[in-house]
Amino acid sequence: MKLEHRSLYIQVRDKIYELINNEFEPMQKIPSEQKLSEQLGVSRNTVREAIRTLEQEGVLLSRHGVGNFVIGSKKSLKTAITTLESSTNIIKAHGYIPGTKNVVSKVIEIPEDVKAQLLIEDNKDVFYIERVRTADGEAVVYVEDYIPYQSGMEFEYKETYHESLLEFLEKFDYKVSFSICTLKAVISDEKTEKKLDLNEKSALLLLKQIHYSTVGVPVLYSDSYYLSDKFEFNVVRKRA
Amino acid sequence: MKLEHRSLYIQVRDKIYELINNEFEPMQKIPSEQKLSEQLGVSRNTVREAIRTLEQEGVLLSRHGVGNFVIGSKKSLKTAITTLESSTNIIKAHGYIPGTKNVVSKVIEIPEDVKAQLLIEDNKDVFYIERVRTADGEAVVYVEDYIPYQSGMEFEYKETYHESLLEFLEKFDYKVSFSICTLKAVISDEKTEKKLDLNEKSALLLLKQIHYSTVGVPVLYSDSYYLSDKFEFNVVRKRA
DNA sequence: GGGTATTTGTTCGTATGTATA
DNA sequence: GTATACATACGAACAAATACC
Repeated sequence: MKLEHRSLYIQVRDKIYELINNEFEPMQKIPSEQKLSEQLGVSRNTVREAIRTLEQEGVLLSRHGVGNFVIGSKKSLKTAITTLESSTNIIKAHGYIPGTKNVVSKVIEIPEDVKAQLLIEDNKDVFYIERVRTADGEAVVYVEDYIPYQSGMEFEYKETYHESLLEFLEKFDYKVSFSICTLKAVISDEKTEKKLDLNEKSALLLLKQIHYSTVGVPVLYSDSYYLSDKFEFNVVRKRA
Repeated sequence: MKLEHRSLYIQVRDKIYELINNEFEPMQKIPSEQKLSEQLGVSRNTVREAIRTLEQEGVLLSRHGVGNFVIGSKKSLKTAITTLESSTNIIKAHGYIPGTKNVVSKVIEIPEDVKAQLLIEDNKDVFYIERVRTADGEAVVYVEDYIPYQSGMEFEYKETYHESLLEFLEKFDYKVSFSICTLKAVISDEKTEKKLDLNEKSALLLLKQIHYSTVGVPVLYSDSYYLSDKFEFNVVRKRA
C-alpha cells in the first residue's frame, strides 16, 4: 500500500551519507562494515550494497583489507552533478535565495529535435514551460521544459509549481527517477542574453537532459542555461 | 603476489557490461540475477554488487520483482564524464585520431593558486607541462598540468609520454586513482585562442581537476580547455 | 479478484584472502 | 612472524513486488 517504498540499501546509503556529512572529513576512514551493520541494524550485505553505491557516486573509496574512506569534500558533495536536484536546491547550495520569473507555459506541437529525445509519435503535443530562475533576485538560470502532454496540464500548472516541476509531474503520474544529461559550454545568444539580463557575451553551461520515470519512460526533456561565473558543478571521476 | 588483483564483483561488472554492449539494446531486460550467477559461476551476492555499480553508473535500472533493464545509450556510455579517461581516449571516443603538439615542460615554483589544490608547502617546486591535443590534426583541447616535483622528472619526460601522462606519473610512484573535477564554461581569451588556433571568441568547457593517488594524496592538478562544439560529456543524474 | 511463478530485495552464517601493526 | 581487524566471497533461505493466467 505504501506508494513509496525505498529499498533498504538506499536508506542505508542515506544514513551513511548523513554520517559522512556530519562526522567525517575527507580522507578519513569510516567505521567498518561490521560495525555499521550492527549500528544500523541491517545485514552486512546490505551495508556493502550501500557502500558500492556511495563508492560509485564518488563519495567513498574502498581499500581492500583496510577500510572505506571519504573522498569527496563537503563542497563537492553539495554541488555534485551526479545528483539530480531542482534548480531551486542548486541555487540554495550555492548560498543564494532562489526565485522564479518570466514564466511562460503553453501547449505546442512537439518540435522536431525534441521528438527524438522523448520517443513520442508525430502530431503529439507537448506542454512547454520556460522559466528564469533567480539567485538573490538576479537572473542566473534559463530553463526550457518539454513534457508529453496530458489533458488538463495547462490548467493545473499554477504558481505553486513554478519552483518544483518534479512535483507537478507527479500529479500526472510522471515520477522522475533519473536523467541522462549532456554537458556543453555555449556563448550567450540574443535570446539567452535577453532572458538572463546580460549586456555582453557570456559563457553559459548548458545541461541538455532527458528525464526518465522509474519504469524507464522519458517524461521530460529540458535545456538549462547556467551562468557559469556564478555556478559550478563538481564530479568525481574514477579510473576504469 | 599478483600486482593487479581486481575484485571479483568488478570483473563480473565488466562481463555484464560486455554482455550489454554485445547482445542487448536500451530498455531491454537482461537475464535474471539467478541465471547470471549460474552462468558466470559466482554467487548471486556478487552479481548483485556488480549490478549495483552498473546501476549507479547509469547503465542499468533495477525494478523490484521485475528485472534489471538497460538504460544508457552506447554513446552516452562512451563519453561518461564520471570515468576518468585520458584526453587521448576521449578524443578517440568521439571518433577522431588523437595527436599532440606545442608541448612545453619545465620545473617552476608552485603558483599560489595551485598550492592550495595540491596541499604542498611553500617554496616547493612543481613540474609543469602544457600541451595542445589534436583531433584529426585540429587543435581541440589545451591542457596545463602541475605535478609535485621529484628530481629527474624533467629528464624522464620524453616524447613517449606526451600522450599518456598517467603512465609517466606511475614511473614516480604517483598512481592516479580518481580526480575531483570542477566544471565551468568559459569564453576563450587571448592565450587559449592562440593555443587552439581560434580566430573568434568560442565557448570552452573547462575541467579543473585535482587527481589523487590510491591513498588519497594529490599528485596532479590540471586545467583542461575543451572546444565545446566538438566535444560533449554525458552524466547520469539520479534523484537523491 | 485470487493464485502462482518469477524476480529482486534482505538476512544470516561461515569461510577466505589481505593489509597493518 | 604472528595476531588482528577488515574486506571479500559463498550458499541458502525467506520476504516483498510484480506479472500472468
